[in-house]
Amino acid sequence: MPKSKSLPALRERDPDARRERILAAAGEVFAKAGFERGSVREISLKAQVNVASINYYFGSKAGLYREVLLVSHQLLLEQEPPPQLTEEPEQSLRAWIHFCLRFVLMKRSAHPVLGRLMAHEMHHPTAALGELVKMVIKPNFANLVKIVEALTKGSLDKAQQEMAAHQIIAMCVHFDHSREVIGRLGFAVPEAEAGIARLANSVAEMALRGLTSKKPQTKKKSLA
Amino acid sequence: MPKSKSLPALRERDPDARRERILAAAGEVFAKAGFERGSVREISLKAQVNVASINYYFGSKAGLYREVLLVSHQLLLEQEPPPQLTEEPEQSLRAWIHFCLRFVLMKRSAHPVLGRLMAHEMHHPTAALGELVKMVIKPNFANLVKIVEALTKGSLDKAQQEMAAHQIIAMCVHFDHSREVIGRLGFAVPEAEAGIARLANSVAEMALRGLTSKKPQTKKKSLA
DNA sequence: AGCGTTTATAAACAAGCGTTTTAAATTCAT
DNA sequence: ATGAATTTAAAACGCTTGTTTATAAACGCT
Repeated sequence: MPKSKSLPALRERDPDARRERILAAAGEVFAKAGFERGSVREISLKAQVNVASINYYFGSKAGLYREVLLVSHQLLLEQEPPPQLTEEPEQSLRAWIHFCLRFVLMKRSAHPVLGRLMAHEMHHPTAALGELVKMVIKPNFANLVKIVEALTKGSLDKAQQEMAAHQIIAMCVHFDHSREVIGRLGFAVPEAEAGIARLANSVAEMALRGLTSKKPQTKKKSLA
Repeated sequence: MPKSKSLPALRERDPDARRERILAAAGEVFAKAGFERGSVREISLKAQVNVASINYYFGSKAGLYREVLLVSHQLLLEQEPPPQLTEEPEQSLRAWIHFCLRFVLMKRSAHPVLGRLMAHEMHHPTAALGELVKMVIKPNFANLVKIVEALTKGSLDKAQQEMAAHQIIAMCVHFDHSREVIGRLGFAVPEAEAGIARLANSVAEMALRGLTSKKPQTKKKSLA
């Protein structure tokens, strides 16, 4: 299928460019509002494209969403490979937390809103969640669990390690998920490198101390 | 305004009962779907009431939502007063975390779904968020900060204390907010007392160690 | 040129939403 | 009992949603 980009048609009629425009616009809209709240009409308006084009190119709104969600994650994970467990578990954990916070908080130039896509998906799952979990979430979670395992070898069993991993993830995603409330409580959620690094440091401190310091004492809990 | 409950009308016509039925149904629907996604028609169906009754009694969908959100929180906070800082800061923190997790996770008989209401409000704020923050969130956050302050006096400044408080809240609300994904990663989010207490213990352990153990060393971070 | 396919658009469709209207019941006060 | 006020209910309104249909324009090809 030969392209005729060389001679510019009077009326714009480059399918690839239109497809890209739709994807970009959908990325913004879905990131802002999630799948259900994001409307195809707003997307078509932003992409300067007729509404019907969306169904023409992507079959349905759900098809477009799936494409946006998955390819954008693939792209980012290729550009910024997630940190693995190295010989220095402490540094690995710091790197993992920093990576996660960057992923979730940072306003990227390439894809300014990727974290929000996943946030919506986590809070309001769609049919695409399964693929996202398998492709992105599960592997990264497994990496984190390996790091935690290396840091707590012996002192925590598998279930406790996973629970701790969830707690660490909690401290990362919370600042995105509850951004509005956190802001109203007087805390400015960082969006740039410096602030994110500072937050990552604080989270890593708590995680490292919480994981590695000796168990204070296994005293009986006195329920109030 | 005299009530005529003594003689039961052939057709049910007790305004108070209807109002209560609407409130209960709205609680379920809004907790499940949030404000926007919850429809007045579903509520009217569940309450066995005409759609117009909702506007008759509450003015609008937003008015009904505000009523549901605020009075249900008031009721719960009267029944279960939130923990304050006592002479034993460690126990106070444990109690606070346990309270927060119960609030967020537990399926109550009185109001089975209260935590979900706030979760939706945090993730997708409505006009009622302001009141909720002022009434419920801000005071409880202030309590937590006081506890953290007592535990870290001297070693952390005010801003660091607040950041730590947010991290502790994160570990509590995450298990509700990201319930679906956490489930798919193989972790069963507890809904009953025993499991919640166990989770609260784990969170408290990490928080306490993270807050109170000495700073390991303020080494320069080596960014990957 | 002309034919067939691909692509683009406008318009219509069916369904759902919150709300309002209209009108019929029921209750209350006189 | 009769008239006014309150409460219920059905229907319609106006709007937005995702999708489909019908039509027209632009292209590749012979």
